[in-house]
Amino acid sequence: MRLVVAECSVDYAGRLSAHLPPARRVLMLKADGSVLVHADGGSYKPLNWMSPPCSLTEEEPDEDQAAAGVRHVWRVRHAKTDDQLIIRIHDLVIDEDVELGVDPGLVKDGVEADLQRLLAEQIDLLGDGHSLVRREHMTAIGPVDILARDAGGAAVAVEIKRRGEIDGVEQLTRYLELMNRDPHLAPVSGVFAAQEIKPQARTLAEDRGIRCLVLDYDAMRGIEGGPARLF
Amino acid sequence: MRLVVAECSVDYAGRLSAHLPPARRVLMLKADGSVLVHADGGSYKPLNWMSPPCSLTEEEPDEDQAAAGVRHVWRVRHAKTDDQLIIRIHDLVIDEDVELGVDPGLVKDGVEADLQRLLAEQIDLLGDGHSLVRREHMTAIGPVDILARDAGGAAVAVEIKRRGEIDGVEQLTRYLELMNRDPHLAPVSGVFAAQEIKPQARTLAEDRGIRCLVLDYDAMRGIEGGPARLF
DNA sequence: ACGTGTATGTCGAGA
DNA sequence: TCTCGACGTACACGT
Repeated sequence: MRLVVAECSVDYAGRLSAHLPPARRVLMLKADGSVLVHADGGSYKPLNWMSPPCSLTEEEPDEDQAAAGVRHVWRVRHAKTDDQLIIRIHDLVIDEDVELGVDPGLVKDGVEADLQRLLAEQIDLLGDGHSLVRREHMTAIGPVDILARDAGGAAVAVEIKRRGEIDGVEQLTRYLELMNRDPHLAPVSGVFAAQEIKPQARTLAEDRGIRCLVLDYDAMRGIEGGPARLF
Repeated sequence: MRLVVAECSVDYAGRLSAHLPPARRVLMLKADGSVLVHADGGSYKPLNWMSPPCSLTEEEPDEDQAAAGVRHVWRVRHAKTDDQLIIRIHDLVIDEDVELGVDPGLVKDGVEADLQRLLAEQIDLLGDGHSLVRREHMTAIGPVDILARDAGGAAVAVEIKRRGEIDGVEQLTRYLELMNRDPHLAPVSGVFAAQEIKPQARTLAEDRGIRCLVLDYDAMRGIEGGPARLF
């Protein structure tokens, strides 16, 4: 990786056009050709960037640019989409090459898959007498997270999200419409389960007769007796 | 900003838990306290990070850590959510402080707002004899991008996207359902307008009687006589 | 390669 | 402050 601090201006042309006026910024040029332009604020998103696959070429500044103090022009071209990033360097403050090697990568825990597994194991959170039919029940338009039966034996389709928003309700609605056309399954009721359910999503769900269920991940995990937190 | 290259391991605990095994990585410590951990690949997203507002504190490594070669322990705490990032430094390769100043910021052009403005100005792209009623027509569940009337005076609701996907069709469908219940407006027909419409979205839209309209941004802009591209 | 669903999404606008 | 929708979303996964 090449780490650069420079006075520079940047132009992007691709799905939109964007321009950065001259200022001092940090440039990261990664081994795969990708480039990140960072300022001293914002969060992890760069001000501007080019994602791989792409390639960087150095050009000579033309007369106008040279007169305006441009020392180097870097053109980064996306290999497939023709998106371009042009970086005009006025002043190089730091320019370091660093050898990083291949990263062993991130290990994650605690996403939707866990919620689904835990709810399948603790299926009575849906209500007394519920039983699991299966996880990832396939339908023509995709898999329903959990298919269960209630105490009376009626089918229950469960859509699980970490955060329940309006999209998830739409998704579950499509599944329910389809499943209710299947005489072997109908009538199918819906449960929208999430760690947190946004008011608009709850309103829409309940308006459509879909039950909302807020999941307490820590409690579900505690019951299961999972590994302790790292710190 | 502080730019660091270091052998380090990283742990995150917050909405999920995540761990990075020891390796050489680039750390960006921004002025607002936020931290980014980058490897030499991936795209602009860091392997791990903490977004502002947050604060960094340095701790002494305990005996076990010191024995394992840990020289420094940095703890980054989110001010509101208690998310934590712990960085254990085994080896500092580069450690530079850089003064960047406030960035003048990004200037954008060519997003959905432009499409909406241009279509409102060139409303006959919807068909001969169409007239604009208003942009951002409010309904109970949100604003419709454009409300127009066709040659016969019937209401037309337009949803505009840069890229037309299934979500946009669902959104327009909700608006149409609602608006068609209003006797002052009904019958309202729908137009789904985008620079590019995905086949599945087109199929769903047409199945629901919604017309699809592909917008040529460059042509619309050309007619308007906007500024030339930067390069 | 394309479509779908998730994300520690991030970011900006509006209430 | 919170909520919602857009994003150059990116990313993993299944077909």
